[in-house]
Amino acid sequence: MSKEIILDNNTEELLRKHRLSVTESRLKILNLFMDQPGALAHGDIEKKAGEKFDRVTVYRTLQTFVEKGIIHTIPTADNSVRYALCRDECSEGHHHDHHVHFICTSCDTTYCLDDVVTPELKLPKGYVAQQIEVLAKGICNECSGK
Amino acid sequence: MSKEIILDNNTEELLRKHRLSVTESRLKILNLFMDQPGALAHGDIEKKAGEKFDRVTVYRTLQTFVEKGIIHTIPTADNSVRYALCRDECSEGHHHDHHVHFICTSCDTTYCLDDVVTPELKLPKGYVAQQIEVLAKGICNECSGK
DNA sequence: TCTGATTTTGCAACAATGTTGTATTTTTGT
DNA sequence: ACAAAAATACAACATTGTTGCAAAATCAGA
Ligand SMILES: [Mn+2]
Ligand SMILES: [Mn+2]
Ligand SMILES: [Zn+2]
Ligand SMILES: [Zn+2]
Repeated sequence: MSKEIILDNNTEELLRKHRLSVTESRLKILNLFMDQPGALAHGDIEKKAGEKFDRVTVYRTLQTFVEKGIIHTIPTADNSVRYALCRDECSEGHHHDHHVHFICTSCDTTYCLDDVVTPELKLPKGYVAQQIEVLAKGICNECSGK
Repeated sequence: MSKEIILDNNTEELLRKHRLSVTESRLKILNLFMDQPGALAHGDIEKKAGEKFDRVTVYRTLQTFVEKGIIHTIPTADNSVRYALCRDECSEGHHHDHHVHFICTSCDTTYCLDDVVTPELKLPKGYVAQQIEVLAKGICNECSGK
């Protein structure tokens, strides 16, 4: 019980920090992200929280979190965006998630490899990169140990 | 007229090479890819060819082309898969498109930068990468010249 | 703590996107 | 030219995402 209160306090604090009103659905969805290491697809969230909340609320909550810099999107090859918590550097309208993402082909978990920075690229003449996304697919830490 | 026949022969040859029967829709869609440098989203193809063909046919044609190694998919941040022609190395079930993709934020064209190979990554202990996708966003060759 | 303004939610209706089964048409190899 | 095989169109459906608005919850100030 006390643990739950602490968790709620954490998420509540995070919401207030980003000047968002504290609501049940936001707390619930934010806790889903806190409670596990990987990323979540919209579908995952809808399954875990959607029984309690409307589908539209989930959409709007995720959209708000992205705009405020609380979570960021991870593009995947199968055309299903996944979401993961941002680190502290991100703020409203300014994301700074310059890290590599990893999708495990065995357990299907998506990881933010926060310590693996996106590499530099030598692009052809005339091309100027503003942002670079790197998505690695393979076997994750957990699965390779087995 | 003769030009059209030459184009058709090219695409026809490509289809036969991959042991696909030559049909009007496959020729048409393949020519769409041939006739322009960038990648195409499903929506683009449906607009350009869909007046003539059923939507389902477009889906199944693209799926077939991907399976046969004629085109490959490009994951994008906005959750809309784009497709582009593969180079010769790809074959049924085995894609070898180890190049960087570039999306222009100005003209929204998606390019395969065939000469920019995906960089190596130093991943944390336990993570083994099988495939790496790199997606760069910025200003393209055409747009930066203006 | 009460209250009015503001924000968020749930609902409904809708649009867009993708999937599946099947009869018909087209293509292919002989 | 023909029979077998493959592809297509159509319909029906499922999933996913969007929008407007009334009701409910939250917030800030008194
Ligand atoms: Mn991340
Ligand atoms: Mn490519
Ligand atoms: Zn794994
Ligand atoms: Zn451009």
